[in-house]
Parts: sequence; C-alpha cells; structure tokens
Amino acid sequence: MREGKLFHNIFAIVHQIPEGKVATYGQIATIAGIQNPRLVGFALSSLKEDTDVPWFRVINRLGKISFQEESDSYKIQHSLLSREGITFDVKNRINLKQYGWEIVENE
DNA sequence: GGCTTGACTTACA
DNA sequence: CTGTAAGCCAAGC
Repeated sequence: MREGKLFHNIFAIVHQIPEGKVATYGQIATIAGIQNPRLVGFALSSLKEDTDVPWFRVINRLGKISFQEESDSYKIQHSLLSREGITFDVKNRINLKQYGWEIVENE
C-alpha cells in the first residue's frame, strides 16, 4: 500500500462506524493520526459508488452533511442515514450526543 | 518542483 | 448566533 497507506487507514476506520451511528471528519482524522480533517473528505471523495465503506456515516462537526442541500449527494446521504434510524432536527442537523460514534482508537 | 483546491476544524471578531 | 482567517496534507495541473 504505497500511495494510500493513509487513505486505507481512513477507510478502515470509517468501516468501523457501527450502523445507526455517525462520526465527524475531525474524529476520523484524529484516530487516523493526521492533523488535517480535509484529507478524510478528500479520501472519501475518491471512493467509488459501489464501495463497502460507509462514507455516508461521516459528517462535519456541526452534525450536518457536508454537501449542499440541493445536491444529489446530499439527498442520497440523507436518505441512507434516515434509513438507519438517524433523525435530523429542523436545521437538518444530527444530534451527535445521541448518534455520535464512540472513539475506538485501537482494538 | 511550486501553486491551487478541497465531502474540515479551530480560533477570534 | 454568523462571518472571516489560518492551518493542515494529498492530488492535479
């Protein structure tokens, strides 16, 4: 894994997010040992549509989906999260206290 | 090799 | 609460 040791690590972490839970980019970045949460989003953006990585369980620190609400990606992510029982408030935010994933640094 | 661009976050006004 | 600025690392040009 020459080019994507980091990306692979990120994917592995995202893959550990349990169903019905969500994690933030910063959280993933911290666990992955990097200081730039943008790389998490950047890594996820390189995923294919048929990936097994639950990319939709990753949201920003405000508890919101990091796509524009009019975009198709937003609708898809919103749909997938709702399907897992995750609810959004009137401002389309997810309650991280309720749905936030517990940190699991090592297994 | 240098500059720009992100599915971000934190700090400060 | 909202808006702006800086920092961060990899890709693409």
